[in-house]
Amino acid sequence: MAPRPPALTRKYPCERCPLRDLEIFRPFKREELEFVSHFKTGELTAEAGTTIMAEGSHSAHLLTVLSGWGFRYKLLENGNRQILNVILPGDFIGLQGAIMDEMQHSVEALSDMFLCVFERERLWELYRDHPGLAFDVTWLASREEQVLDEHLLNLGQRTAAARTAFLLLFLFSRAQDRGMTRGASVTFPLTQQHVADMLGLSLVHTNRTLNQLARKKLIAWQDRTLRLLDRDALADLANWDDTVSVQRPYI
Amino acid sequence: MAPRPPALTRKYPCERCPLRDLEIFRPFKREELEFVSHFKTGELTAEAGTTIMAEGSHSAHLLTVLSGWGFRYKLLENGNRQILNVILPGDFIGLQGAIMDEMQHSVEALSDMFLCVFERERLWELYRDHPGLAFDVTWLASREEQVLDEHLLNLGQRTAAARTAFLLLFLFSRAQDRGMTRGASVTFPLTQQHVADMLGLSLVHTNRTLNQLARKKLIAWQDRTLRLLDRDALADLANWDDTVSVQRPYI
DNA sequence: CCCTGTCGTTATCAAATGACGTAGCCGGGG
DNA sequence: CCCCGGCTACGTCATTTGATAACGACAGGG
Repeated sequence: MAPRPPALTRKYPCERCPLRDLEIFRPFKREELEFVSHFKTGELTAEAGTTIMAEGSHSAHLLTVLSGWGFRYKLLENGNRQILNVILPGDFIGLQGAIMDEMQHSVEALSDMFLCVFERERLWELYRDHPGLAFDVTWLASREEQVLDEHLLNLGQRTAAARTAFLLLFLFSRAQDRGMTRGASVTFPLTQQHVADMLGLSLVHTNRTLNQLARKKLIAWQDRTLRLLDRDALADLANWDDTVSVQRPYI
Repeated sequence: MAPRPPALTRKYPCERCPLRDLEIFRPFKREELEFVSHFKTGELTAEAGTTIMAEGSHSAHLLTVLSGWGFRYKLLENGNRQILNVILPGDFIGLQGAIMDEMQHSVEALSDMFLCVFERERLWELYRDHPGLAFDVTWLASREEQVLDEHLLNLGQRTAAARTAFLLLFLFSRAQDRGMTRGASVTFPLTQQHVADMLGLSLVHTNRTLNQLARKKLIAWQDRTLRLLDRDALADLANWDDTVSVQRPYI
């Protein structure tokens, strides 16, 4: 399992970045596009299951996801794994490593992924010459912080069923923003173990809880496909605010 | 309970900022100091128990804590409260509100606090003219993200006792970095309810767990004073890395 | 084709945690 | 001075959640 297969291509010039077509992402100004285009050093393909970044490493790169699913996680000495967040197209990976020197979490691909590679060293140029983009980087960090706040609320204060409903709604909405859903369905590369590790529940209890949601006809999840059968009931169970997603930047 | 008492003074010029004397904070360059001095619009006193920022508000200010304890939290409809993090001197408050327009959490003072006030509008000038400071802001956001990651790991994967030990070590270390401890003791303004709301445990169970730690002579907590009697045993219980704290920026 | 590993599922039992009720201490305000 | 509210403490019982084991379906590799 090579951590970085030699699939460094240059298929997508930034001007034709596949993310640009999605409404959820804000468009670049011309000079920003020029800089980002120069900031980008290549592309990277990662197979499902690959470790993209490892906790403790000094990663030399910053990455933006162009397609595919991944997740950030931390391990405990006893082998317990906490999945911190799921990573989707438009997400920026490795900022912590670039700013604080050392990654404090690992990143793994859930599906095959296609990523954009930036040189960590050049981040400083970005701050110096493009305050608008620097602001965007901070926006992304701040947004991640907000999401983590919500997950902390979820783990700390909700029951297993509400927690699960919240997570599924959260992931579905994010996928929907990126045009990865079809109606109430989405191709869902997580296993029940991933959900368990994200919610701080045991695998068995996660299974019980998911079945409970399925029996109540709130969801259906088979063959890597998740369907939200009754989004209103789920939202109600999870105290979910179905606010419209605002446009977000990406690098 | 006035949310913002009219205690807007100007006692501490940035050149004599009380935080500057602490080793944990990195010193400013001269031109940075000049800008920050100009960026700062005043000072603010908040009594213990005061709400400093409210979820949903469009706060007009950014704050840096000069002294005192506070906490960030979110409420659920059923009244459950999740405390997201404790706020100590040097912490920067309101960045989310400044960048994303609306605060997604509230902030409350645990003890009397003394804060430095910045104009939200001027944040843009900071990004435009002082990339070094912009980088520092991102550093702070990134660090908060890292802390939230650790708390998520804590809530999701550790037992009540380990969770509690971890939290106490975390808070003690942060207080220690800021010179607020004396030996193994610290004046600790949280109640057991706060600890419970931070750990996602019931008050009763938090009490049980704390007593268990006290009976094992790992901690002593009376009269608003917390003492870590056996830091090694606590660290062991909590899988705590006692890494040396690195210097951090502040604004 | 079988072997093997992953994934989802279920049953049983044990342990962790929550809910509720109660009590004592203490400090502040009338 | 007393009352009251916040905080800590503790007992009992209910509920949630975890641990373990076992099984079937399925996919991939030899």
